[in-house]
Amino acid sequence: MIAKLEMLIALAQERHFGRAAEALGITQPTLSAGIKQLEDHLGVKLVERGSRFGGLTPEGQRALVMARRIVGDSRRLRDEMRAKRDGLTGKIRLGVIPTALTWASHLAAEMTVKHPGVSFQITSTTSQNIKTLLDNLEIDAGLTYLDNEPLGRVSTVQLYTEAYHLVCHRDHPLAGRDQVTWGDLGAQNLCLLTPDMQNRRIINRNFHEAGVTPMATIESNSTVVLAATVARGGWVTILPGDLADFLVAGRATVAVPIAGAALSHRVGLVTEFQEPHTPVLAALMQTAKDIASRIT
Amino acid sequence: MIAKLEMLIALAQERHFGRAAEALGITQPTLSAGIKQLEDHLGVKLVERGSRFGGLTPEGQRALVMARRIVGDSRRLRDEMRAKRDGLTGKIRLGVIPTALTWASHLAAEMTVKHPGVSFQITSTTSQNIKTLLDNLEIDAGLTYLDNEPLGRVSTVQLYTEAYHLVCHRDHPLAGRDQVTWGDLGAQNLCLLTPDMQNRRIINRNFHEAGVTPMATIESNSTVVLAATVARGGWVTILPGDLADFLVAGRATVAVPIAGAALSHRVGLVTEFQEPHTPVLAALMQTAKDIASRIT
DNA sequence: CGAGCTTGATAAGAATTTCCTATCACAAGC
DNA sequence: GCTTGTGATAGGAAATTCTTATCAAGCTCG
Repeated sequence: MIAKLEMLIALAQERHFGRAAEALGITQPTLSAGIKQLEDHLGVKLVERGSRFGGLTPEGQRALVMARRIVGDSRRLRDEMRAKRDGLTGKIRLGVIPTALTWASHLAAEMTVKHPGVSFQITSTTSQNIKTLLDNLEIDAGLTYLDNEPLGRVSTVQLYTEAYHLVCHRDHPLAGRDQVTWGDLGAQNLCLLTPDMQNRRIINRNFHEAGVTPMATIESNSTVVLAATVARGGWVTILPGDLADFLVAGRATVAVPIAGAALSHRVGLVTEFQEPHTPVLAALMQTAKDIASRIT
Repeated sequence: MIAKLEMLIALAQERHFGRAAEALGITQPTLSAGIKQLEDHLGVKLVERGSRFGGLTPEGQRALVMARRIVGDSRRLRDEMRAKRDGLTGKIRLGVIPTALTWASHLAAEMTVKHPGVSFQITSTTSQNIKTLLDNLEIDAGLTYLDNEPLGRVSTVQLYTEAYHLVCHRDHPLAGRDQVTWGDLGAQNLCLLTPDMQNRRIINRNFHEAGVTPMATIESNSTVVLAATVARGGWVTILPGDLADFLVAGRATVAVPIAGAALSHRVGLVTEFQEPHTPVLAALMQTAKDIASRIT
């Protein structure tokens, strides 16, 4: 029966029978039959269909919530038993916002040193998507913003607070400054993350508070594009301090702190709320706490 | 897979492969195979066996806790869906301590009047057993003592507090008194519940506090035996007020309040803690709250 | 010790369920 | 009106589940 619940979850996620089936590695008729069996078993219609997927019924919505819980618990059961047998092993799937990628690397490295059996799969994605992926059990934990956007029932461990830096070519007029203000950047030719990224929305808000309308002429969802563009010259970008340092190193670029970023943008580890956590996740959260306490 | 988890729960409950299989309505080889499959799936040994059931391994203990949760959730899912379709219907299985049976009747009657689709199965049992039955999902709710003995993770609704009365034949020397003390009862020929009942333990504690050693010459786990014995004359018993009134009515017996029962013995409805409750259980708890607020 | 029980594992075959391929039916778009 | 996209249906192969029958190991008690 758990398999049927997984089908419901996949279908709700993909909103398409064929794609949901593919995601599960089964064929579309199997998924159709599975959903129908689930409906028969529960005695209610879960999915609205009229020659195509028409969304979940109210009962389906509610069933989805409970299905996620049941499937999540049964996966946790398996993971926890495996951990008891093998010690801490297994792959942790981590969803990470682009500006926290260096921290993800840091966290993963420290974790694998401490627990050699653990491996990581780190996916760069948006903060909004992290919530979806957590809900659908497609990642085990996320590294994302803890404020601004609601996260639902989760456990969190704060890691650090983003401190923004201007990153520009070393020949740029602002390159020699000790620090710059948001106002200073209004006139610059900017290269920023796309607006679906929360980082970009935070930057926009900072500009707005400074009464400045920025012009972003190159946008990307990858910080590599930002760094490469800045290194080439003609554009400047804005990145959190440590990521700026990392991307600047060995290039003709410099990072200058930006003064007065009053808005909060705490970043930390996020996992689905549960009591107790699986051993691997508990260890991951402990490692994150260790790192956090070390840097403060 | 959920079926396998149910097997584990039944096996832990019965501590015997054959009986557990019978309880589930399957054969013993099926259960043996099911447990083995579960062990293979989880990759750990769950049950200690050497030609007979040897208890759960530590992993098995832990798996049992999670299995209960998963199975409970999946049952709740089905119940809740059925409730959405049929309104509030279905059988509520209620475990009740003997001295609260009249209240169980009261609660059930009021509930079925309000929700005609709901039916009840009321089992008289001990307060300790109620906890076990709740854990094993064999009852949906209990009516039992809220204090004294730990109940674990449950939701509770207090209904009333037991006020003890002496019940004796109308010719008995104490029959004419306005009230009696625990000390007065030390010399009486008592007929009480068996010591596995928490009610009896509460009564014992009251006697102990009064510095009296009672002599219970007839013991039973049924209040009907107590009432019948008292009606015949020669014995007296001790019962909560409303139950005393009920059993006294129409007989040659009277009930006399006992003064100074300082120990707490709150009685109320108990269900496994969960958020949110199923519609039927939520309605049951609401009905209990209504009754409780009406009598205070 | 050894016969008789109890208890759980194992074997083999029947019954059921699951899952795939192929195809159909319906609606939307062009 | 044809094409495309989408989900349901049919039929049959494969996998699984479940049952009966039997076995092996360990108690119990004379």
